[in-house]
Amino acid sequence: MNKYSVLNENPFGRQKDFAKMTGAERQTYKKNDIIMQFDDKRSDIGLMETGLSYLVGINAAGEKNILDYYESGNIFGNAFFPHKPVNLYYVIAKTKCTLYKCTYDNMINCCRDDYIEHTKMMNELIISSAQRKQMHVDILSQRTIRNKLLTYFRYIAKDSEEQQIHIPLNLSDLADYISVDRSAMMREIKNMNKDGIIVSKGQIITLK
Amino acid sequence: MNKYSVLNENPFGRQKDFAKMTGAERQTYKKNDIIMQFDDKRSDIGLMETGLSYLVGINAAGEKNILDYYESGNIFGNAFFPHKPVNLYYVIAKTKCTLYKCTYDNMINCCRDDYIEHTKMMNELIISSAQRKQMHVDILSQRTIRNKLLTYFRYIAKDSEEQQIHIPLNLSDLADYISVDRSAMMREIKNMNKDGIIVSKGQIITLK
DNA sequence: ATAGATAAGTTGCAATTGCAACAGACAATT
DNA sequence: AATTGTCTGTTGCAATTGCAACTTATCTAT
Repeated sequence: MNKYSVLNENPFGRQKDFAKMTGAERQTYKKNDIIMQFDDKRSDIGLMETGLSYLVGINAAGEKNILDYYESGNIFGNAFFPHKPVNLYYVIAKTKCTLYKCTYDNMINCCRDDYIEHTKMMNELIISSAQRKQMHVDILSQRTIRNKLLTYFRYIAKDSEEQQIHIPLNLSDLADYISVDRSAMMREIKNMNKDGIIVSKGQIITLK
Repeated sequence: MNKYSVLNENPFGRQKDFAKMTGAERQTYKKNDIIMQFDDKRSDIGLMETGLSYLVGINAAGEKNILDYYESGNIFGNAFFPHKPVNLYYVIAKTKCTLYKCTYDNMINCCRDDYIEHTKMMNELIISSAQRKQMHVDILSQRTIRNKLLTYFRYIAKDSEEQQIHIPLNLSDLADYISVDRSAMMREIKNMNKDGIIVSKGQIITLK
């Protein structure tokens, strides 16, 4: 077991510790609010407390993609973007959201006294972001819709429990996240049910 | 400009500083050597000095994908992987490589005296990894081969210089990296030349 | 220098996937 | 309770993409 993996963790008080260490401000957004835009020069960091938000990218043709999604404990920000991104990006509230926001500088340069705890926590947070992207790349690099879905499901499934999973995204948005056409994905889910690989009803899926 | 972006940077002495701070060991690998395997419990960190290496993932069907590639200054390691990866992964030397290796613990917990420099450097390194994955996700989430290629090219192109770029991967491996069939990619490159969007010869591409 | 291996480039054909356009279910709001 | 909007689920058809099978070019090592 990789002890640095925080993908499925949400340690109690993590957001509160974050706020105390960085001076982050607690904010509330309602559904469809823009939480953060990445076309400006500022480099804020957001840490989700409750709700669900999307990182959306828009390419030159105006096509939107869900590039990442954030739930309680997930971190996001311009700092995790390459210099000179080629598309437009923003984080939007899918549901009502509460989160903590601070500047990247505050996150990195603070808390001289308890710097060990601070450093460990910051690294955990930053690495969790990299881990999420690695998972996403792993999904997207699968060549068929079926393998994209299976890879995603296996990541979501926790090993110790039964193989029934609840997908945090609705099926329309899941199709977007794995970057395939929604109707084609629905067709493939139907085929997977027919082939006995999964049993699914909406966002509830049981792996066989 | 995002001052935390290190995608295209390779600060002089970065690897040497890394080694000094972490006690990392310098290693040499020849072409096709396995540099690191992610199926074990250890959590080593690698920092490339020279050469080119690939992060390769193999799914249950035995299909291989190039999930990432590492050149001078790039960092990689198990720590950037989600817990319980669903496929097999290894880092393999595409060319002769030199790199520095240390444990993740050594990278994170060392150098109390100059911890500010250390913290800044470690964060820069970790974030560069997240940035690379963000770029990759951005590429993979494009729905057509043409848009995958254009997104990749625009990331590679440096803004201040002319729009001629040299791709570090050969075309076979590029197809793998953007997760499309090689012959289909070649066909699309031909079409893009025909349409006047690019002028290309092998790995040398000029954006129009 | 030559052979062997690796990579670039091409094309026909098949298959998956995307697109469009539906109907029906469900949720939210007045 | 009715209306509006969002989401699920389905299918025919078209188009992109993948696969297979080549040839030619380039690199590598003996």
